[in-house]
Amino acid sequence: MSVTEQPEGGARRQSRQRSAVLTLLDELDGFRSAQDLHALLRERGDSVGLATVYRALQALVDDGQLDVLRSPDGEAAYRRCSPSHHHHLVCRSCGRTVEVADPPVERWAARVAAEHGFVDVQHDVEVFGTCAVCAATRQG
Amino acid sequence: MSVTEQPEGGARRQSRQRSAVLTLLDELDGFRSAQDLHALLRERGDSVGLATVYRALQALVDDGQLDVLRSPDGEAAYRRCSPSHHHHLVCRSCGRTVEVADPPVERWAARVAAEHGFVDVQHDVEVFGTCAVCAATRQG
DNA sequence: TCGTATGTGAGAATGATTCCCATGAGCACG
DNA sequence: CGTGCTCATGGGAATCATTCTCACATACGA
Repeated sequence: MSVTEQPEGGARRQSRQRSAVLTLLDELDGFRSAQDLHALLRERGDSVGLATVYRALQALVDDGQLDVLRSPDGEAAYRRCSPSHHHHLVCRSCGRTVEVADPPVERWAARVAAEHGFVDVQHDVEVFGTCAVCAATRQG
Repeated sequence: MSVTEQPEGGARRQSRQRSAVLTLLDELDGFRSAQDLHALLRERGDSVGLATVYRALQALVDDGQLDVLRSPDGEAAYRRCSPSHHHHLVCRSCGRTVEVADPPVERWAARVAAEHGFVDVQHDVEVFGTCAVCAATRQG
């Protein structure tokens, strides 16, 4: 269980590597694994160490600038996201993602939690599927 | 948890190890990692190989007899559960879990997926919070 | 410009999970 | 009740993502 701490006061120092990671994420669409991002950075010439990529990603997540998603096989995937609360619709074939927000789900989560006496509630909702494009491609 | 299909037809062979895993899970309450379960089996004398524990767990998950939950640090945790589709309300303090089922969420997931042209949809929903007992304790 | 705390990188370490493969044991059949 | 064909087992190696280590580089305030 992760208690989200906020080191705050953290005078986060700026660096070429860190902005490279953020820039790359700005240009990409779906969720990408740390390994993927590292490879992409290498390809484009922004050589960055793997450990640094992991560190940068964690820092960005702590700062609330990224969403993390754990794929069924346990790999973590990251994505630049809008700051408001939302969930994801992820294509399991091409990785394309759509942000979806829907008050009813929020209410549902709050309600079931309340019914069982739970407080200080958070929820994780991810919907996986095959997007129209991939479904069509696969057909033929 | 996620909605998965049940391949069925599986002429699953019965074995001491497999029933030991299932029996153990029947006696336990919360979610346990494969490593934990393996250690527990060793302690009680039901010696079972680690690889076998993993295989048994996967088989049981495929058969819909277990729920899998991935903790934030990537470790998978398993739990005996009712066979019908449902989600979990997990106490982030004591780990107590409550199974919750609610058709509206299922419909919501199906609807948003359909709206975006996604097919072959699954969803993961976990609600985390602090249960009444832990909340009361913490007050002190 | 300087000092120093912080970030970086390469590779080693960690830890969960899976693979390999020779051996063991269900189960259908006679 | 034996026989055989498979699938299951186990243990150790292999894999893979992630984290750690530590010497070195560098951002940034004074």
